[in-house]
Amino acid sequence: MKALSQVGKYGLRAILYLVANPSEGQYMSIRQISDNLKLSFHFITKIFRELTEKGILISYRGPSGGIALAKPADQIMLIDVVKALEGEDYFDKCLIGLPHCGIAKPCPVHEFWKETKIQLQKNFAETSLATLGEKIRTQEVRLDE
Amino acid sequence: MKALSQVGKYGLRAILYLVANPSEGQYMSIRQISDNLKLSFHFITKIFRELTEKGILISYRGPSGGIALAKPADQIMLIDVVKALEGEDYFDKCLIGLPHCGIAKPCPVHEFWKETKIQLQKNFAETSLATLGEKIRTQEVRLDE
DNA sequence: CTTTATTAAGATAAAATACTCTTAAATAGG
DNA sequence: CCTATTTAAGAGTATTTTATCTTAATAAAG
Repeated sequence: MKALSQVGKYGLRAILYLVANPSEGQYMSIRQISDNLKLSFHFITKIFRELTEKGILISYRGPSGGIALAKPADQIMLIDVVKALEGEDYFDKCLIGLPHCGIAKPCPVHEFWKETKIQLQKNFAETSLATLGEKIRTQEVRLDE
Repeated sequence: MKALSQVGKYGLRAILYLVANPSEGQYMSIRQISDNLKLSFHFITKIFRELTEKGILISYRGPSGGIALAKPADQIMLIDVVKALEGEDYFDKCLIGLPHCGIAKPCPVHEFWKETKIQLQKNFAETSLATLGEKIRTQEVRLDE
């Protein structure tokens, strides 16, 4: 089950690297992130540009420039990042692609899928980047390999 | 959240049309399915060929030929069809694409994703095509629009 | 003012996915 | 045997996604 595009996967990994390695009032360079995670610098740059446009990140050009979170990490929920990367309608899609699938005209797998989406959405909405950053820092979870 | 490719979406819809319109010992033509669901005949034909190779369907060429389920509908679980369409490793993927993500080296969203996958997998494993066909026939759920 | 480090922007290329078309093979029925 | 109907097979095309490359803009520091 592939629930995220490459943009979503790389974008999430990159932003999680950022929150896991906070640098007090400074910007982190995209090069550092892409090198450490072994992801394409240009691809990550493009993804971050979108996240900057959407107000998740702020960026600064020039020496010692880079990107940073637009808000404190405890005020950005995982769901905000996922929706910014994959689209605001991320949790609104019918599994088998029926455009009018919903309570009035449910598709044959509507209930299963709804249950699944609600569960994931809840988890994402309750989890902040700060929480995930802390988990990575304490090595409870990993971001490489 | 797009969990199925077009092949998966169309394939599922097509096979659900088949189980919802059973025709006692006869084959159903692919043309009837593609016309009714307004899907590409050639595309569905290709998808069905794969499902035939994988033992989900049987096919018969010539006049009054078509396709049929290889087993009674109550002996084919939704999960069998989904895995045939999307790959046997459908439920084994890390959300953010880390190749070694697992119990030993969990990624930051491993637990959420695992929970989500298990729930959907359970629902799919417990649901037979017969059950879904019956739901469609009684118009409890819909397959068009 | 010049150099260097950095992101922004967009063009381009490559790869994967989605879809279409053509021809072949099988089989029923006249 | 001939024709019509149907799936099989695979080539071909289109679209989308993924990734790369080039140039511009910004800003720090000497």
